[in-house]
Amino acid sequence: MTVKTIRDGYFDPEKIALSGQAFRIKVIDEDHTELIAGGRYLQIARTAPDTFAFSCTEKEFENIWKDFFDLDTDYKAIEDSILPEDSYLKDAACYGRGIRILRQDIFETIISYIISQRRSIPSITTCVNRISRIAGDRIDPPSLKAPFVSPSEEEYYSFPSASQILSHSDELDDAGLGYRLPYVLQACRDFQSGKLTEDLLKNADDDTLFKLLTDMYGVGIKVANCAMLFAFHRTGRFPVDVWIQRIQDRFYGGKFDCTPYPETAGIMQQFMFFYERTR
DNA sequence: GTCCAGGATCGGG
DNA sequence: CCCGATCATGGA
Repeated sequence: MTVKTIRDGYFDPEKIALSGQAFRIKVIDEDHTELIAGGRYLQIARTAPDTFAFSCTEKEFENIWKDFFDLDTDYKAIEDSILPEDSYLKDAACYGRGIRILRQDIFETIISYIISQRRSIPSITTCVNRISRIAGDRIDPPSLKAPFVSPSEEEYYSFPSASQILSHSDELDDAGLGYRLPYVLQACRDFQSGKLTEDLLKNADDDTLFKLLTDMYGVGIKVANCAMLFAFHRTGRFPVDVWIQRIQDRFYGGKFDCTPYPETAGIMQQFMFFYERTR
Protein backbone atom coordinates (compact mmCIF):
# COMPACT_ATOMS: atom_id res chain seq x y z
CA MET A 1 0.00 0.00 0.00
CA THR A 2 1.19 3.47 -0.90
CA VAL A 3 -0.07 6.63 0.74
CA LYS A 4 0.17 9.82 -1.24
CA THR A 5 -0.71 13.36 -0.36
CA ILE A 6 -1.87 15.42 -3.29
CA ARG A 7 -2.56 18.94 -2.19
CA ASP A 8 -5.00 21.63 -3.22
CA GLY A 9 -7.70 19.31 -4.52
CA TYR A 10 -6.14 18.82 -7.93
CA PHE A 11 -6.61 15.07 -7.82
CA ASP A 12 -10.08 13.62 -7.46
CA PRO A 13 -10.50 9.94 -8.42
CA GLU A 14 -14.28 10.14 -8.22
CA LYS A 15 -14.47 13.03 -10.68
CA ILE A 16 -12.02 11.23 -12.97
CA ALA A 17 -14.23 8.14 -12.84
CA LEU A 18 -17.31 10.19 -13.70
CA SER A 19 -15.57 12.28 -16.35
CA GLY A 20 -16.28 9.79 -19.11
CA GLN A 21 -12.73 9.52 -20.46
CA ALA A 22 -12.31 5.94 -19.18
CA PHE A 23 -14.86 3.15 -19.09
CA ARG A 24 -13.32 0.83 -16.53
CA ILE A 25 -13.08 3.13 -13.53
CA LYS A 26 -15.86 2.75 -11.00
CA VAL A 27 -16.82 4.67 -7.92
CA ILE A 28 -17.45 2.23 -5.07
CA ASP A 29 -18.49 4.80 -2.47
CA GLU A 30 -17.66 8.42 -1.71
CA ASP A 31 -14.14 7.54 -0.56
CA HIS A 32 -13.25 4.56 -2.77
CA THR A 33 -12.67 4.17 -6.49
CA GLU A 34 -11.46 1.11 -8.38
CA LEU A 35 -10.20 0.48 -11.87
CA ILE A 36 -8.68 -2.03 -14.25
CA ALA A 37 -5.82 -0.84 -16.43
CA GLY A 38 -2.74 -2.49 -17.84
CA GLY A 39 -4.09 -5.85 -16.71
CA ARG A 40 -4.09 -4.76 -13.07
CA TYR A 41 -6.65 -3.98 -10.42
CA LEU A 42 -6.18 -0.78 -8.43
CA GLN A 43 -8.21 0.73 -5.65
CA ILE A 44 -7.80 4.27 -4.37
CA ALA A 45 -9.04 5.22 -0.91
CA ARG A 46 -9.41 8.77 0.29
CA THR A 47 -8.02 8.87 3.84
CA ALA A 48 -8.13 12.65 4.34
CA PRO A 49 -9.31 15.53 2.17
CA ASP A 50 -6.19 15.52 0.00
CA THR A 51 -4.60 12.25 1.01
CA PHE A 52 -5.03 9.01 -0.87
CA ALA A 53 -3.98 5.42 -0.39
CA PHE A 54 -3.25 3.32 -3.49
CA SER A 55 -3.58 -0.46 -3.26
CA CYS A 56 -0.16 -1.11 -4.77
CA THR A 57 3.48 -1.08 -3.84
CA GLU A 58 5.52 2.08 -3.87
CA LYS A 59 7.42 0.72 -6.84
CA GLU A 60 4.27 0.03 -8.84
CA PHE A 61 2.99 3.48 -8.00
CA GLU A 62 6.17 5.10 -9.27
CA ASN A 63 6.45 2.92 -12.36
CA ILE A 64 2.82 2.82 -13.46
CA TRP A 65 0.19 4.83 -11.67
CA LYS A 66 1.96 8.14 -11.21
CA ASP A 67 2.25 8.36 -14.96
CA PHE A 68 -1.20 6.90 -15.59
CA PHE A 69 -2.81 9.64 -13.49
CA ASP A 70 -0.52 12.35 -14.90
CA LEU A 71 0.52 13.37 -11.41
CA ASP A 72 3.58 15.32 -12.51
CA THR A 73 1.53 17.90 -14.41
CA ASP A 74 0.59 21.16 -12.70
CA TYR A 75 -3.17 21.38 -13.15
CA LYS A 76 -3.39 24.54 -11.06
CA ALA A 77 -1.26 26.32 -13.64
CA ILE A 78 -3.53 25.00 -16.38
CA GLU A 79 -6.63 26.28 -14.61
CA ASP A 80 -4.93 29.63 -14.00
CA SER A 81 -4.16 29.96 -17.71
CA ILE A 82 -7.84 30.26 -18.63
CA LEU A 83 -8.66 33.58 -20.23
CA PRO A 84 -10.24 35.76 -17.51
CA GLU A 85 -13.09 36.83 -19.80
CA ASP A 86 -14.15 33.22 -20.41
CA SER A 87 -16.40 32.85 -17.40
CA TYR A 88 -18.04 29.66 -18.65
CA LEU A 89 -14.71 27.84 -18.90
CA LYS A 90 -13.55 29.23 -15.57
CA ASP A 91 -16.69 27.91 -13.90
CA ALA A 92 -16.30 24.54 -15.64
CA ALA A 93 -12.66 24.19 -14.60
CA CYS A 94 -13.47 25.07 -11.00
CA TYR A 95 -16.36 22.61 -10.97
CA GLY A 96 -14.15 19.89 -12.47
CA ARG A 97 -11.09 20.63 -10.36
CA GLY A 98 -9.43 17.29 -9.65
CA ILE A 99 -9.97 15.85 -13.11
CA ARG A 100 -6.76 14.84 -14.82
CA ILE A 101 -6.20 13.44 -18.30
CA LEU A 102 -5.17 9.80 -17.95
CA ARG A 103 -2.59 7.98 -20.03
CA GLN A 104 -4.68 4.96 -20.89
CA ASP A 105 -3.80 1.77 -22.74
CA ILE A 106 -3.45 2.48 -26.43
CA PHE A 107 -5.19 -0.50 -28.03
CA GLU A 108 -7.94 -0.54 -25.42
CA THR A 109 -8.64 3.16 -25.90
CA ILE A 110 -8.80 2.93 -29.69
CA ILE A 111 -11.23 0.01 -29.55
CA SER A 112 -13.29 1.55 -26.77
CA TYR A 113 -13.80 4.77 -28.70
CA ILE A 114 -14.59 2.91 -31.91
CA ILE A 115 -17.35 1.27 -29.90
CA SER A 116 -18.36 4.59 -28.37
CA GLN A 117 -19.79 6.07 -31.54
CA ARG A 118 -23.45 6.90 -31.23
CA ARG A 119 -23.82 5.28 -27.82
CA SER A 120 -24.21 6.46 -24.25
CA ILE A 121 -21.43 6.07 -21.71
CA PRO A 122 -23.22 3.37 -19.64
CA SER A 123 -23.80 1.42 -22.83
CA ILE A 124 -20.13 1.72 -23.82
CA THR A 125 -19.10 0.47 -20.39
CA THR A 126 -21.34 -2.56 -20.80
CA CYS A 127 -19.79 -3.40 -24.17
CA VAL A 128 -16.20 -2.96 -23.01
CA ASN A 129 -16.84 -5.21 -20.03
CA ARG A 130 -18.45 -7.85 -22.25
CA ILE A 131 -15.47 -7.92 -24.61
CA SER A 132 -13.12 -8.21 -21.68
CA ARG A 133 -15.08 -11.06 -20.18
CA ILE A 134 -15.20 -12.88 -23.50
CA ALA A 135 -11.57 -12.52 -24.55
CA GLY A 136 -9.53 -11.01 -21.71
CA ASP A 137 -7.48 -12.61 -18.97
CA ARG A 138 -9.09 -13.19 -15.62
CA ILE A 139 -7.81 -10.95 -12.85
CA ASP A 140 -8.48 -11.99 -9.30
CA PRO A 141 -9.01 -8.93 -7.13
CA PRO A 142 -6.68 -8.61 -4.16
CA SER A 143 -7.94 -9.05 -0.63
CA LEU A 144 -7.72 -5.57 0.79
CA LYS A 145 -7.67 -4.26 4.33
CA ALA A 146 -8.54 -0.81 5.66
CA PRO A 147 -8.48 1.90 4.49
CA PHE A 148 -9.64 -0.04 1.43
CA VAL A 149 -12.95 -1.82 0.99
CA SER A 150 -13.78 -5.08 -0.75
CA PRO A 151 -13.64 -4.91 -4.54
CA SER A 152 -17.15 -4.61 -5.96
CA GLU A 153 -16.80 -7.65 -8.24
CA GLU A 154 -15.61 -11.16 -7.55
CA GLU A 155 -13.62 -11.39 -10.75
CA TYR A 156 -12.28 -8.92 -13.26
CA TYR A 157 -10.95 -9.27 -16.78
CA SER A 158 -8.18 -7.43 -18.55
CA PHE A 159 -8.98 -5.74 -21.81
CA PRO A 160 -7.92 -8.30 -24.44
CA SER A 161 -5.17 -7.93 -27.01
CA ALA A 162 -5.88 -7.87 -30.74
CA SER A 163 -5.04 -11.55 -31.12
CA GLN A 164 -7.18 -12.45 -28.12
CA ILE A 165 -10.16 -10.68 -29.64
CA LEU A 166 -9.60 -12.33 -33.03
CA SER A 167 -9.35 -15.77 -31.49
CA HIS A 168 -12.77 -15.19 -29.89
CA SER A 169 -14.32 -13.45 -32.88
CA ASP A 170 -17.09 -16.02 -33.19
CA GLU A 171 -18.26 -15.16 -29.69
CA LEU A 172 -18.40 -11.43 -30.34
CA ASP A 173 -21.67 -11.55 -32.24
CA ASP A 174 -23.63 -11.28 -29.03
CA ALA A 175 -21.38 -8.71 -27.39
CA GLY A 176 -23.72 -5.98 -28.56
CA LEU A 177 -21.25 -4.18 -30.81
CA GLY A 178 -23.84 -3.82 -33.53
CA TYR A 179 -22.61 -2.31 -36.78
CA ARG A 180 -19.24 -1.50 -35.14
CA LEU A 181 -18.15 -5.15 -35.01
CA PRO A 182 -16.45 -5.04 -38.45
CA TYR A 183 -14.63 -1.88 -37.37
CA VAL A 184 -13.31 -3.60 -34.26
CA LEU A 185 -12.24 -6.73 -36.14
CA GLN A 186 -10.43 -4.72 -38.81
CA ALA A 187 -8.59 -2.73 -36.13
CA CYS A 188 -7.53 -6.00 -34.51
CA ARG A 189 -6.21 -7.26 -37.85
CA ASP A 190 -4.28 -4.03 -38.36
CA PHE A 191 -2.51 -4.55 -35.05
CA GLN A 192 -2.06 -8.30 -35.33
CA SER A 193 -0.54 -8.03 -38.80
CA GLY A 194 1.91 -5.42 -37.62
CA LYS A 195 0.54 -2.79 -39.99
CA LEU A 196 0.00 -0.75 -36.86
CA THR A 197 2.05 -1.00 -33.68
CA GLU A 198 1.83 0.97 -30.48
CA ASP A 199 5.42 2.13 -30.95
CA LEU A 200 4.72 3.39 -34.45
CA LEU A 201 1.76 5.40 -33.19
CA LYS A 202 3.46 6.60 -30.03
CA ASN A 203 6.46 7.96 -31.90
CA ALA A 204 4.44 9.78 -34.53
CA ASP A 205 3.90 13.53 -34.36
CA ASP A 206 0.36 14.84 -33.93
CA ASP A 207 -0.48 15.23 -37.61
CA THR A 208 0.95 11.84 -38.56
CA LEU A 209 -0.79 10.12 -35.67
CA PHE A 210 -4.10 11.74 -36.58
CA LYS A 211 -3.79 10.50 -40.15
CA LEU A 212 -2.78 6.99 -39.10
CA LEU A 213 -5.82 6.81 -36.83
CA THR A 214 -8.37 8.34 -39.20
CA ASP A 215 -7.14 6.00 -41.95
CA MET A 216 -8.42 3.12 -39.83
CA TYR A 217 -11.82 1.69 -40.80
CA GLY A 218 -14.44 3.11 -38.46
CA VAL A 219 -12.19 5.80 -36.98
CA GLY A 220 -13.22 9.35 -37.82
CA ILE A 221 -12.18 12.76 -36.54
CA LYS A 222 -13.81 12.51 -33.15
CA VAL A 223 -12.66 8.99 -32.25
CA ALA A 224 -9.13 9.79 -33.41
CA ASN A 225 -9.02 12.88 -31.24
CA CYS A 226 -10.30 10.96 -28.22
CA ALA A 227 -7.63 8.30 -28.67
CA MET A 228 -4.98 10.97 -29.09
CA LEU A 229 -6.10 12.76 -25.95
CA PHE A 230 -6.84 9.86 -23.63
CA ALA A 231 -4.20 7.32 -24.67
CA PHE A 232 -1.40 9.33 -26.26
CA HIS A 233 -1.76 12.35 -24.00
CA ARG A 234 -1.84 14.76 -26.93
CA THR A 235 -3.53 17.32 -24.71
CA GLY A 236 -3.90 19.92 -27.44
CA ARG A 237 -6.54 17.83 -29.20
CA PHE A 238 -10.17 18.92 -28.80
CA PRO A 239 -12.70 16.14 -29.49
CA VAL A 240 -16.12 17.44 -30.48
CA ASP A 241 -19.08 15.20 -29.72
CA VAL A 242 -22.75 16.12 -29.43
CA TRP A 243 -22.26 17.47 -25.89
CA ILE A 244 -19.32 19.68 -26.80
CA GLN A 245 -21.13 20.87 -29.90
CA ARG A 246 -24.09 21.93 -27.77
CA ILE A 247 -21.73 23.88 -25.50
CA GLN A 248 -20.08 25.51 -28.48
CA ASP A 249 -23.46 26.50 -29.90
CA ARG A 250 -24.72 27.88 -26.62
CA PHE A 251 -21.67 29.69 -25.27
CA TYR A 252 -19.14 30.14 -28.07
CA GLY A 253 -21.08 31.11 -31.15
CA GLY A 254 -20.79 27.63 -32.65
CA LYS A 255 -17.05 27.06 -32.23
CA PHE A 256 -14.68 27.16 -29.28
CA ASP A 257 -11.41 28.94 -30.09
CA CYS A 258 -8.58 26.55 -29.15
CA THR A 259 -5.74 28.87 -30.13
CA PRO A 260 -5.22 30.26 -26.60
CA TYR A 261 -4.64 26.68 -25.41
CA PRO A 262 -2.38 24.96 -27.95
CA GLU A 263 -1.16 22.37 -25.43
CA THR A 264 -4.17 22.15 -23.11
CA ALA A 265 -7.34 22.51 -25.21
CA GLY A 266 -8.20 18.87 -24.55
CA ILE A 267 -8.06 19.41 -20.81
CA MET A 268 -10.39 22.38 -21.16
CA GLN A 269 -12.64 20.17 -23.26
CA GLN A 270 -12.80 17.62 -20.47
CA PHE A 271 -13.77 20.29 -17.94
CA MET A 272 -16.59 21.47 -20.21
CA PHE A 273 -17.80 17.94 -20.92
CA PHE A 274 -17.92 17.03 -17.23
CA TYR A 275 -19.57 20.35 -16.28
CA GLU A 276 -22.26 20.02 -18.89
CA ARG A 277 -23.08 16.40 -18.17
CA THR A 278 -23.08 16.22 -14.39
CA ARG A 279 -24.24 19.51 -12.93
C1' DG B 1 -43.29 2.22 -26.88
C1' DT B 2 -40.06 6.51 -27.81
C1' DC B 3 -35.83 8.91 -27.79
C1' DC B 4 -30.99 9.67 -27.71
C1' DA B 5 -26.30 8.34 -27.27
C1' DG B 6 -18.37 10.85 -26.41
C1' DG B 7 -20.13 9.23 -35.05
C1' DA B 8 -18.50 7.16 -39.32
C1' DT B 9 -19.34 5.63 -43.87
C1' DC B 10 -21.31 5.86 -48.19
C1' DG B 11 -23.53 7.73 -52.22
C1' DG B 12 -25.17 11.68 -54.58
C1' DG B 13 -25.31 16.49 -55.55
C1' DC C 1 -16.51 19.66 -50.68
C1' DC C 2 -20.84 19.21 -48.41
C1' DC C 3 -25.07 16.95 -47.42
C1' DG C 4 -28.43 13.35 -45.97
C1' DA C 5 -29.53 8.62 -45.17
C1' DT C 6 -28.24 4.79 -42.75
C1' DC C 7 -26.08 1.93 -39.49
C1' DA C 8 -27.47 -1.80 -34.26
C1' DT C 9 -28.23 -1.63 -29.59
C1' DG C 10 -28.55 -0.25 -24.66
C1' DG C 11 -30.32 2.64 -21.24
C1' DA C 12 -33.38 6.21 -19.59
